[in-house]
Amino acid sequence: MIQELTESYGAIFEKDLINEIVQVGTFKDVPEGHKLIEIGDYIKGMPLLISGAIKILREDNDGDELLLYYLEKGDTCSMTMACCMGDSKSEIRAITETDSKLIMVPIQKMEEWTVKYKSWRNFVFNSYHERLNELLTTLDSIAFDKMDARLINYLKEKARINKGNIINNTHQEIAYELHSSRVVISRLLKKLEQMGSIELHRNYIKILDL
Amino acid sequence: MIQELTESYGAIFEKDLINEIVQVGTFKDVPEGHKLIEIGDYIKGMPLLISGAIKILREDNDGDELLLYYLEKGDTCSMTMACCMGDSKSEIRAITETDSKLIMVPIQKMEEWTVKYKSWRNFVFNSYHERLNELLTTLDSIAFDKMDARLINYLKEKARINKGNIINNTHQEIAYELHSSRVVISRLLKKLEQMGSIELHRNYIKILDL
DNA sequence: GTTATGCAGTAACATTGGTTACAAAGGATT
DNA sequence: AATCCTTTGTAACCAATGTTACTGCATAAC
Repeated sequence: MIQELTESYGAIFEKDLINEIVQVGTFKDVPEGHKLIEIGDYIKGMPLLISGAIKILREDNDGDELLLYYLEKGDTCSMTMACCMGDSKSEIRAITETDSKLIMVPIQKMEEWTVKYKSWRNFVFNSYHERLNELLTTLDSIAFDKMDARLINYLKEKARINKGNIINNTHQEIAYELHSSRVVISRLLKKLEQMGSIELHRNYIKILDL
Repeated sequence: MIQELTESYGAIFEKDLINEIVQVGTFKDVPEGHKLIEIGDYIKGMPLLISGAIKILREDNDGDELLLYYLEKGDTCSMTMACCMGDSKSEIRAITETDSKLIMVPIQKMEEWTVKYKSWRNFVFNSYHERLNELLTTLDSIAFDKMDARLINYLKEKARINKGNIINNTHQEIAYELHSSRVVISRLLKKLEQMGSIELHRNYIKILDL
């Protein structure tokens, strides 16, 4: 565990802190598509992501979903921190987008380390900062962009996260994450194909030039 | 200054912390409609709101606005904190919605107090937590609600913030904050009036029963 | 009083996105 | 091959929202 930690967090955490994390943290290897957090869950630990990616989703009262953003190596879930400190329920759902490795840290340590380690303070505040900005970007996209622009962003981001130019999703799945309908997504994808930006196949999409 | 601070923050801050704030903070009395923060500003201080209300706005590349949420007594601006720590530019605009009293605290103190005072740590984390949740609520509204529901929410919130049942805005102003168009807002307001929920007048709206 | 300006009401129309319905194609199963 | 299920393509239609254009009205400015 210590080498994974050092590799991902060695540059930002002091050696003493790394050692403490190794002491109390538990390493987890999570396959793709696994649900880490459900809406309404009480949260007992804070995840430090070593590798892979986690998608964070929001759901409304009717069960309609919306993708908020992805977490990657070196990230943690600010929402989780917020929940831990406030002792409240999770407002979001977290699902592994790819196979992921992460370390769970018990929340009791959070405040202790905030006092003890400057690097931890920086890390926590930076996380909040980044997550706030990601949320703002998502909000911009929903408030100001039309569906075609949102779809292009979605495809780009998905390709980046999955480190390749193939997106293994059905049109229906994409529609869920953008909170739209399958027919609308098919329509727009077809238009992108006709423009030469992508190639459509059954169960996957190949990105050519977005 | 000390009595205003004690009144608004006495319940959550230790006496020592209150004293420190009095030492280094500067009291400001800001009239309605004053711009406190512009997008792109570097931020030198952190505001603690004593009374009044501040609206936080987002803007896209075309200059289109969107109201994110309001800050009230006892609140602070998490975005500001995030910017201070990260030494980055403001992503948002802040304008007083009503006459407001606030105390500006130099950012250098932020980290110092985070180590020194448990109550300050709690305050900072709570602020982040609340602001994240407000952002999520705003996002829900944009993603999942139709314009009529958003308008009703807007009117309710505005009436609450202004502590009354009169809303002193033109249809055009409302349209800006909801990122819609004047004609659409007029149309929906007229419908609400016909339902007996509100009364329309030139330059103001009276809330009857929403 | 007359004029100018800004605000609100309304109609007609365009566009976007969502819905329903059905056909066609690809895979898997038998 | 025959059947079944899932995915995708497409047409026709509808509802919500945005746009343009014009009107009347209230108030401020002259």
